[in-house]
Amino acid sequence: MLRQLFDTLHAAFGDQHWWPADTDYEVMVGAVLTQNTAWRNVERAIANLRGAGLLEPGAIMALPAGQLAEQIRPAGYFNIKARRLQNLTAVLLDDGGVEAWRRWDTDALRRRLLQVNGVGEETADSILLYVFQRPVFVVDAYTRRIFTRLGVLVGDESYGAIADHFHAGLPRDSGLFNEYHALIVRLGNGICRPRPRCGECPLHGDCPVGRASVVGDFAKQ
DNA sequence: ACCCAGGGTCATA
DNA sequence: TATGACCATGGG
Repeated sequence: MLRQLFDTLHAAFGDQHWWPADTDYEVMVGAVLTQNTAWRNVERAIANLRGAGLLEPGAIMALPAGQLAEQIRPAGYFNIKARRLQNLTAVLLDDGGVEAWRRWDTDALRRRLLQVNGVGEETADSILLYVFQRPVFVVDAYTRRIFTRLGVLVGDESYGAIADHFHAGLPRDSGLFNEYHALIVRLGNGICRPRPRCGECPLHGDCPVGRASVVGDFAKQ
């Protein structure tokens, strides 16, 4: 089932080439900025940072939080996210940078990331998968919503329970997890609203379209 | 004028 | 442990 949906999505949408960023540090910055935020707005914030020469750890730490907040304003929650970026970057530099983290084992690094105020499970796992190529499945709101509407999940499972479901049902392959999460986001970006209006969403539980074909039908469009 | 977005923290019970 | 409030911009 999990593999079959992946194959359908991949055949329809192709490689997503995630994470969309030029450097490892830019992935981390994007992972924080995209928290509950449309990627379009994150792109603007990152463009500001790039223009100001702020896409590297030292520069982020050297800037007062208030000025950093102004640069990332388009991404929303800018005061909180400015602090979160500095919290994460401070720990990164304290541990010796990306190349030092690359040598950490996955569980230790995950715990370390979760110690950072502003880094929760999804943000930590996004960094583990897309910076360090660790085989952890990233669970986001789309994942929960789509698989609940497909009848695979009930909807109230914990983050870890959902992640474990994917870990158990798929080969533990970081390349597969990378592509799968990207495809889920691609699918979710199209259709899967929290409160779809009747008939609007092919994955909605009340949709007259049969469940077995909904994903395939949608993926063809 | 709503609803929504690639979450997370904190106060409260 | 489990809810709810809060954070905030920009597009549909």
